[in-house]
Amino acid sequence: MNYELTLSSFQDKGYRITKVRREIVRLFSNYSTPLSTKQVAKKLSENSISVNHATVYREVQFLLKNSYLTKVYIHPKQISYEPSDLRHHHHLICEVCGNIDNVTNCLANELEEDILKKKGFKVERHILEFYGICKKCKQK
Amino acid sequence: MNYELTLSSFQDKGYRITKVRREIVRLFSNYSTPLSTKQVAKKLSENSISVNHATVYREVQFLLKNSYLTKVYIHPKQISYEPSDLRHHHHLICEVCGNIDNVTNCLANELEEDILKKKGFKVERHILEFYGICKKCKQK
DNA sequence: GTAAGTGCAAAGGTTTTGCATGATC
DNA sequence: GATCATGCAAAACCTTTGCACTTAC
Repeated sequence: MNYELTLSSFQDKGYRITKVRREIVRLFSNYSTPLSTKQVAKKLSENSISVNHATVYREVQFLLKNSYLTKVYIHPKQISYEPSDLRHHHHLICEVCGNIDNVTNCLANELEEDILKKKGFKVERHILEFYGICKKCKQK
Repeated sequence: MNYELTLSSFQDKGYRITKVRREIVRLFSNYSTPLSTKQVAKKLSENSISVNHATVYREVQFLLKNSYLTKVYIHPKQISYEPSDLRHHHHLICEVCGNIDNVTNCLANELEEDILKKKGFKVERHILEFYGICKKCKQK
């Protein structure tokens, strides 16, 4: 029920707790994999909550602005989102079954220091995603 | 004129050398930064070569299928392409001026071995892109 | 009652496709 | 002349916005 805290913090800022907002925050708080707006709408409808696509879009924008969500670029032409407070991590995307797993190791930091020294480019964020075949699919 | 070799290889496979194909291959062979189909069309029109957008799209699909181009995900909602035969590298994308530079160091390999051992996930490719502020913009 | 939130419909933008025409070999 | 390639138009798909209605506070 931790997501209720999130909702309260929005309320403190003058925003409202609506059914749609609660359900979307709850959905992401039970994070298992990044979701697109389309997937969010689908998941909600599976729980008999019908939400307009534009509403999901606006809610996600709201959650981005309030730093609750972060954008993830996994699929071309489709933006996904996941909770911001997750530990820095990257994704293992299986190109056979589409399943997404996480990796928490990241070696990019040392590379970023190197880039600053050599090129004077200050890295502020990076995208690192791995595509391949997961264990299950490999065994088939 | 090395791109003529590429064109010949297509010809050997039964495809044709047309003005559009030649110009697009030439454009990418003078690679400096990844290009979207829209950018390709624009660059060509600047050289007084008017090409329909659908044609550029189909040509890029053709070049992808023939392994001459590779997809690059740099901007959300817009796919870019670059020659496949470039040495493995990643991009430094300046979020102020939009300029794109390359980095050839990549530490992902050891991470990938680790992932295989620990998770049984076989990584086949990865995306690694850095976003930040370039030297020039930082000095302003 | 006021302002935030929602649904509906439609606009915007990029990617794709169908079909008839044109060009290469 | 056979078939690959192109242009045009339009479909498809996701993202985004305008507007009127609804709901939370």
